[in-house]
Amino acid sequence: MTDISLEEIITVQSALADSSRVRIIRLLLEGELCVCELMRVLCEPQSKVSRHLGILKRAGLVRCRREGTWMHYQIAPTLANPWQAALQSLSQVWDQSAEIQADLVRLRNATMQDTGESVCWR
Amino acid sequence: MTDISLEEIITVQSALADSSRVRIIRLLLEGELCVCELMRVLCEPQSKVSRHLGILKRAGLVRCRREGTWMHYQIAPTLANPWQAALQSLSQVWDQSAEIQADLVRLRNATMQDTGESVCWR
DNA sequence: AGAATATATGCACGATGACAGATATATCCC
DNA sequence: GGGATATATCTGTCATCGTGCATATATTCT
Repeated sequence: MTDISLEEIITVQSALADSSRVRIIRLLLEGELCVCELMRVLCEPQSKVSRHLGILKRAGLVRCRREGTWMHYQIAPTLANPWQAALQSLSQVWDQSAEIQADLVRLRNATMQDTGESVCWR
Repeated sequence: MTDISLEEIITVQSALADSSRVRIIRLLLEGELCVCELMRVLCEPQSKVSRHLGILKRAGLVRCRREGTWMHYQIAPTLANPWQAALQSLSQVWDQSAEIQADLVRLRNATMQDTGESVCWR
């Protein structure tokens, strides 16, 4: 019953205390994405996206899978149930923000039928 | 529908990215408490408790009420519904930690019938 | 007014965190 | 092997954060 340390909890919650990382997690709740897709939707430079993904991974929130040169990220399927539920609850809050909604729109446009340069690029 | 800024969200989630503040929030989920009660249950010095309460207050998570020299804190009743739900979900995670459970035990001992020095003191 | 209690805040310092830009690593294709 | 693409990491810099200690503020009581 008492199997998680407060320190681990804070590691996860610190990972959720940054806007780039919240945006990433929210997008990954829609499904698996690779780094370059995240870059395009977030309109953020590669090193920034990759670094934040590393933090999320070390916190145990996401896992990655290599496919050729692409690295695909998803919400960790092994994530404990209470955390999954907490992410769902938090996403109810996040979805009330215009920035998050804009990301979701860009994501849908980008995945609809890859219209080339339909999403911003940096 | 899109009425919260991502910045506000991060302010709240940053407030939840510290162990002292998570412990405080968890205790306040049990009901209103004053600073000296928190000090005793957390076994933390006054300035530390007070400073963290200030951060939680500025984030909008708690509100306070003066009663004589005592300052009583509680989870902000005006807190938006999605946040209330998120706190409930998160507390499901928190409660799996031994540190949080120990706090809850000290809280119940302290409020049972004020047995004087039953809780630690620093 | 003065003493005692409860709480908040200013200051200094060490630790951590986010960032841009450059560079390193990994994979694929020729 | 070499070139191209995708991703990760290193480096230095600047800002923010958590903390202890001292001090300030607020309230009550005498």
